[in-house]
Amino acid sequence: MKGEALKGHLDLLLLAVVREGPLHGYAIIEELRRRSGGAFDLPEGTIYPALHRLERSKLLRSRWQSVGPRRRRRVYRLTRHGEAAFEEEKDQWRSFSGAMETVVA
Amino acid sequence: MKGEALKGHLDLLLLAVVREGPLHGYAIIEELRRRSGGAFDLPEGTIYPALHRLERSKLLRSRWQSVGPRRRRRVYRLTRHGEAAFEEEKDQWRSFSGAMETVVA
DNA sequence: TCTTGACACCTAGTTACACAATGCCTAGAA
DNA sequence: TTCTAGGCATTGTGTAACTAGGTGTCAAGA
Repeated sequence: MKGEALKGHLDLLLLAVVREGPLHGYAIIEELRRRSGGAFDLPEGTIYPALHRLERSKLLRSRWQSVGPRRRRRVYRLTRHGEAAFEEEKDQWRSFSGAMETVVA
Repeated sequence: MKGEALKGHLDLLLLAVVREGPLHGYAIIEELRRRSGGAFDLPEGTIYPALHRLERSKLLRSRWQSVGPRRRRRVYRLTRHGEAAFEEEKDQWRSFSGAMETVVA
């Protein structure tokens, strides 16, 4: 998958995945890879800042979950805002990709 | 249309439009607006640098055309390289948008 | 005549953002 | 013990679209 293709669409992907149920960062990466059939194989350096950004803008909420005695992970879930944003971004994606198709076709 | 949505896909749009026949910058903007039903209404500051970039990388070629006594426009046409790049970028777009759909759906 | 708006091109600076590189720590397997 | 994978994080960088200007031609109308 080419580098910059994602730009501006990563948030939608993250919202889509987290929407199915609370997940931590690492699991989000795996789920994204799985669901896309390997097309989206994103490095942590892409995911974590994006998750922080989404949390800052209240579309995601996180809490620490401990796993084992000392280990923690940050589990993200969608907020109500996030749910709405997902729907909206999905619509925007659809109209964008529709427009792309009419031009490219 | 949201800001960063285009990122990484502008080249494909430009190649697609110029491919139908030689066009100058201004006409490309109009054609893009027309073909997309208004969705892509791009400022000159986006188009011209992109055209220059595509010409530098040999996907487009340009020549000056005079229109009227003093007026000039730069007319772009696709090179063979550009034709190949178009096909390739189109494939990449299709697989990208397919992957997006499977994740978002 | 003067202005307005369409036509036509150009560029410097800013910003957003994905990504590469790297590091730290834990836990279980070899 | 050492290695590997899991898990989280930060920093720096490059790309590229956009903002905000600028130059100039030309026709129509006030």
